[in-house]
Amino acid sequence: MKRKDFGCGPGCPVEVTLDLIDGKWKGVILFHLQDGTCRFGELKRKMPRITQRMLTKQLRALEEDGLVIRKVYPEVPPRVEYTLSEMGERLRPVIDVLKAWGEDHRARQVADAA
Amino acid sequence: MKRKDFGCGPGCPVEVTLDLIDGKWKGVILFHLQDGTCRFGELKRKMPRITQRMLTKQLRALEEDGLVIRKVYPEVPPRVEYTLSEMGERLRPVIDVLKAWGEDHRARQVADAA
DNA sequence: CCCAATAGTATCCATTCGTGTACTATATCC
DNA sequence: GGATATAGTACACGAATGGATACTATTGGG
Repeated sequence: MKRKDFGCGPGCPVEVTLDLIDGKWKGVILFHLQDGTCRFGELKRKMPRITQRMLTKQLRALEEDGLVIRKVYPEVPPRVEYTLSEMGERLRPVIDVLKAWGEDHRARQVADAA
Repeated sequence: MKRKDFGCGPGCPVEVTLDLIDGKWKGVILFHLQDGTCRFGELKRKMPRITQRMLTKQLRALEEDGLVIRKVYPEVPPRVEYTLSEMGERLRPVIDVLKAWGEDHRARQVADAA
């Protein structure tokens, strides 16, 4: 929740949504959580290039914004699970269309380079 | 075009798309350009809270990324028009779903506050 | 002359973002 | 003891972002 006021003009809702999912790795994290609950280490393995630091940071931010639920089990070694909240679940069509567009875009770039 | 490499895992296309539209005001700008070609001043009036500086900056970035076409007319006073490129046009479903989600989200927040 | 219209540019600055590096805590096993 | 598993935290730093402020350039009108 970074950017505050847009004067709530007609395009405002676009930025409201972007404001929640904007941030490196957030989109990918949400994408992976769509497949179901994940533990920290699972997520990390799904995204080989992400640092522990960034994964923690973005997960906490997503939790803070209400998109993700973080469940801590009183276990050792630590066991923490991350799940899409109801609000996060409602982002499914958003993530899907972003993914589709990105794939299409990439395919076109490859075709243009040839 | 800020964030570079995601190792191109399965969620990568989501971030590719976000990378192009991320940035304060970009979403709103793209939304307004969906209605058709706009001049600088027109856009500025549609978004009362944006500074000239930010409008210029984001328009230039969108142009740089190929989402927007900037057409300069050899006139005085200056006349510059901004139009969605073909690539930008293909973002329509993305902007639409972001808007829909943001509106839904806002409505829920209002309901929750009551 | 000044003001208006248009679409900027130049410079600067505070804040945020993404990341690197090192360290933490617990229990268990060799 | 050291190593492993898990999921972090603490501190620091450079780059990027968003914005403020002032100025620019042209033509035309009062």
